[in-house]
Amino acid sequence: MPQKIKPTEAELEILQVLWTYGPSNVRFVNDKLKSERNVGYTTTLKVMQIMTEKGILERDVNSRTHIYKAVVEEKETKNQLIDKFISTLFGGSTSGMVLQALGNQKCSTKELNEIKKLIDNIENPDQNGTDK
Amino acid sequence: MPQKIKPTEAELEILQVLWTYGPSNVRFVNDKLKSERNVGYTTTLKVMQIMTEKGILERDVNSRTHIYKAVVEEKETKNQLIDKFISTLFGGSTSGMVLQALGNQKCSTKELNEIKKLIDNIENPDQNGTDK
DNA sequence: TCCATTATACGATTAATTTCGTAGATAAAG
DNA sequence: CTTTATCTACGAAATTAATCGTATAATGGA
Repeated sequence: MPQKIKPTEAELEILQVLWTYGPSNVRFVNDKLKSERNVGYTTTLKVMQIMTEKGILERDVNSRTHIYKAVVEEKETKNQLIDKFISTLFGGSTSGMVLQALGNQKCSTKELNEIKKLIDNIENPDQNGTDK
Repeated sequence: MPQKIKPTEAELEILQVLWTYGPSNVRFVNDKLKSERNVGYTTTLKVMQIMTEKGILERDVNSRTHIYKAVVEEKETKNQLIDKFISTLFGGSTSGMVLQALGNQKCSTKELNEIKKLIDNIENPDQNGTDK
């Protein structure tokens, strides 16, 4: 675990954009955010500047329009957030959380099968069930 | 969905205690919190008072020592928090989140089997594996 | 009864987050 | 060359969270 990451709500939104679309400038990120909710340009700018100070983002300053990219890894960050979520709400029991999430029934049969397949792979790692 | 609940960190900790042990006074809750981290009595009191104002808790004022209880349901609240979590971090894909959580492999075989069983029950609801 | 203990009430402080206005620099358009 | 648009920088207000000190009231022993 390189770092301990605790992005705020606004920061997470920005990370999502950068993870999805790759390195971007403020205008682009702000446009994406605005498709979800109303937020001013300088607001997004400010948050991204703060994230850069914190080391969550890096930016390329060579052109007038700075290009920002996420320093933190998507998968790792989400894992960290999941872990925290599970430990706060489910006493650290992953299965407890999964049971409750699935009990909410928003998964298609196809998704459920994916999950079952993954479980089988975890249980029999040797059986080269690496996909398919 | 009766309410839109968005407890803070501190509030969530208190809810956990009340969900686990039932209606309690401030002293009891504070003692439980203190087993996890350092927090002053009046801090806990204050938060619980605020939660009462917000309608998250109710209190019985008849005795000098007020008894607080959670108004919000544990299961419902956690479902709401999971939903938000999934929509924020996984674009609303429950299976996406579950796959990542399980990929983190902290589940015992027994837990994994529980999950599989649940999935089977969801897929074949008629086959009376259902009692809760 | 009187004192130590234990409650609640309430205000104030600190810190973090979110928000945006304004200024000044640079580029682009005409 | 102006004018207009678009950037970044900077500061500061508004909000929310979390923390705790102090005041005051009730309780229960010695």
